[in-house]
Amino acid sequence: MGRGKIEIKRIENSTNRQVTYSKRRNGILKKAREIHILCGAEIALVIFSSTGKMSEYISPPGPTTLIKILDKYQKTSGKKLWDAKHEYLSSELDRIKKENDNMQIELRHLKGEDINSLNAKELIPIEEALQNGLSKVRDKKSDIWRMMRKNTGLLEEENKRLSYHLHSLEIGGNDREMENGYHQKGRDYPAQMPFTFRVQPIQPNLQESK
Amino acid sequence: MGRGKIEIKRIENSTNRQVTYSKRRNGILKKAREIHILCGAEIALVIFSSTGKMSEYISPPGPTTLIKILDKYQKTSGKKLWDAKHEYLSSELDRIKKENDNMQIELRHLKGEDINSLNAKELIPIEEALQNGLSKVRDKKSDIWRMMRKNTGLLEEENKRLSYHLHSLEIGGNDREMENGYHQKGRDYPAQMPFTFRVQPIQPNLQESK
DNA sequence: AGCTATTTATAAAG
DNA sequence: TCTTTATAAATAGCT
Repeated sequence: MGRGKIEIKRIENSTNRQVTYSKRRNGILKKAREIHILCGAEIALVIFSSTGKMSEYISPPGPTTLIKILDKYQKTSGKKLWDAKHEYLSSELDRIKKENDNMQIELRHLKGEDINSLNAKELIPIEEALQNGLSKVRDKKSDIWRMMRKNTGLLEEENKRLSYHLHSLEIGGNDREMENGYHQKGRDYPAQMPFTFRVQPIQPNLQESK
Repeated sequence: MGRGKIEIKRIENSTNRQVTYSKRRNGILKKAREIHILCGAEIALVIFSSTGKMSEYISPPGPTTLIKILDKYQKTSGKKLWDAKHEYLSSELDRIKKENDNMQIELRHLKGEDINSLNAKELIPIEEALQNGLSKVRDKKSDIWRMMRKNTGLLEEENKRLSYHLHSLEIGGNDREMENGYHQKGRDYPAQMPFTFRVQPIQPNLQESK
């Protein structure tokens, strides 16, 4: 593609070689850009001229693209580029990714997704797990309700006692005692303790019930 | 350079894109080889098609060329490849671990484990998910059963039809048929048909039959 | 995968 | 190096 056809062999004339290098380098970079855009290919291209000048084209754009491409290169070609430390990290990454995938699948299955490819035998443990999970969650929920009801009951009882006590104070109380507040003649109910000291039964986290 | 001019933008037709990729990849690899030979350039070119297939051109030939080129790349560009690689891996590892943990928790919850720390409000979506998953799995199971029953039915019908047919052959049969080997005097069972001819109604998608 | 009409790339020259 | 231009190469659209 030029005024004359050329043989593909080293260009001996150095000036000529330089010129050709420059033109062809531009050509290749352009082609690289085009194949990336046209076909969505990932591409890493690094060229050094014989004088040591570097050119590069790496796509898709991004600071880690070259690394990703080299990673894939390694996996695909089986050639090692990085040292042992990095190998450890990448094997760890692979392992965890696999674990991740498995969990993803299990999770989907439990949610009833992607189950068309499963046969009856495979569905059974899933159904059992769901059944089991459901009953546990429901048990827990009813525990919580039971506890709440219990709490409500205690509070109501408490309220009743308090108002009874208040009522009796109103009837037979005197000023001094009211000022001191804590100890009185007459009948003594546990309810006469200030509220703060008496009540703990509300479970903030509802952690237990049995 | 083709029957028509094309705009440099993603080729939407996937077949077309593949074809173009293949042609242009060859073009680029050729150009890479040529610039290396003509101008003595060092070149590292790695391409992945959008389908993940790798092609490479690395020159000068040698097992360590790519590494040397990448070393030079680091020096020339000032971009740290090895360290960056390390950082990239670590952050990736962290990210995936986190994802892993979240899935782990979700899975446990669905299985009714570690639910003591949850309150009623948090239990509701879990119960719903379980309920939902369970009904999907059960639907699928009953689909399978329905299909299996249908199959069984078809097979039985088929058997009946075949034995009826065989029976009528027996009554009006002649020796030529006997010589062929499939039919004998005496009682004739459907099972005497070659297996291949008797059974087809099995659904290929139905992976198993229990 | 091959076949061509065209578009592109580029060798040589200025 | 940049531009020009004649020609070689690459390749888009078909089959």
